[in-house]
Amino acid sequence: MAECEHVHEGPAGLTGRDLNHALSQADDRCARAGERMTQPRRRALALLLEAGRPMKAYDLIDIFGEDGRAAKPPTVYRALDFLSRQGLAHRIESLNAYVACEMGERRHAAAFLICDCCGATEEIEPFAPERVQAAAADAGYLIDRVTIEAHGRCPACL
Amino acid sequence: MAECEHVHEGPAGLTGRDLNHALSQADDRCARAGERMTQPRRRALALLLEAGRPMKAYDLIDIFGEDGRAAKPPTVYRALDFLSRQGLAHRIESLNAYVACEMGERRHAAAFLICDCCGATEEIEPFAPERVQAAAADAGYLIDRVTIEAHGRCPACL
DNA sequence: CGATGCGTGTTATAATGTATCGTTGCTTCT
DNA sequence: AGAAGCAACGATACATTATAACACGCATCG
Ligand SMILES: [Zn+2]
Ligand SMILES: [Zn+2]
Ligand SMILES: [Zn+2]
Ligand SMILES: [Zn+2]
Repeated sequence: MAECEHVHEGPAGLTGRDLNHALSQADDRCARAGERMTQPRRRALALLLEAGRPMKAYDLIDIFGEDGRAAKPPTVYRALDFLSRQGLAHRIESLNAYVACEMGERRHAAAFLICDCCGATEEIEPFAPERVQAAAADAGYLIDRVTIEAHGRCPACL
Repeated sequence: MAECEHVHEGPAGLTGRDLNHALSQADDRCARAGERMTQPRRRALALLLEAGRPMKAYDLIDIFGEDGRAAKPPTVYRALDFLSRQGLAHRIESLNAYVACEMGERRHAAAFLICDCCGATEEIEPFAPERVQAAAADAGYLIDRVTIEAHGRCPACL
């Protein structure tokens, strides 16, 4: 997002039927987990799914209202925290951004490939989780959450 | 740093002779790299080495002046950026904090074990770098920087 | 000597994230 | 139905984290 000025139209996010389907699945998943998919939570997830790429909290805040009005920060931060807890979205620490989970069912650890040129990201399976545990065990640590974020260039940015 | 309220005296950082030695090594390393170890850069590194644990930028800002006066934010952020570029310190994204590099010579990729109870961190060798490259290659990405931060409990915090 | 590059100091401001409090709307119990 | 308990919400204010912009000093190089 800094170095080259290629502009690639990203793969874009979900729209129409696909979007509604994904939201319905999220509804189901919350219901099964005994959690409440409220209006602001659903709206935040919809925005992330539509975007199809990492979004900053304040980008969401600016476009949150269906009527074009901005939301108050706590509204969006609370929704994003909820979505992260449920595994419906992930926070990308190195970008201060959030992205809808692309890996379907179940809460899970995630890892990301991130293009520093165009901002595209790809969620991948965390590699070598057993090696993490081994390294932690060597040092006597008990690990419950691992952040893995690999920065570079996507295929389109060479 | 949130859940349990144990207070463990951390392993603490460097002092006296050890501190001066580490700073001299950093001086040498910059000289060899053709970079300038200026006063604010050296001061920032000294504070990180003394602390021996991750420090927030504004914690450094508050104690930056030898005379007890605070520094201006850009002074410290620039110094931290420099130290990160040289591999003399690392930024920990999930904490918004910085820590002196514990792995001696050469710029290198890093990984961290982080105790969410007491704030202790341990720099470890990044695990499975070949698997990162493989995963990236599968997706067509070319990676140049990987963030790995494992959160949990240190031995002292159970 | 300019001219260029790099680092600094300073001011101001931008971007990101939380604390708190009163209200609302369920669910559960009586 | 009514009351109590709880989770989420909306709003205000505030805290924390980070950068932009510009003037200056001081080296290096033609
Ligand atoms: Zn996911
Ligand atoms: Zn790209
Ligand atoms: Zn290191
Ligand atoms: Zn600990």
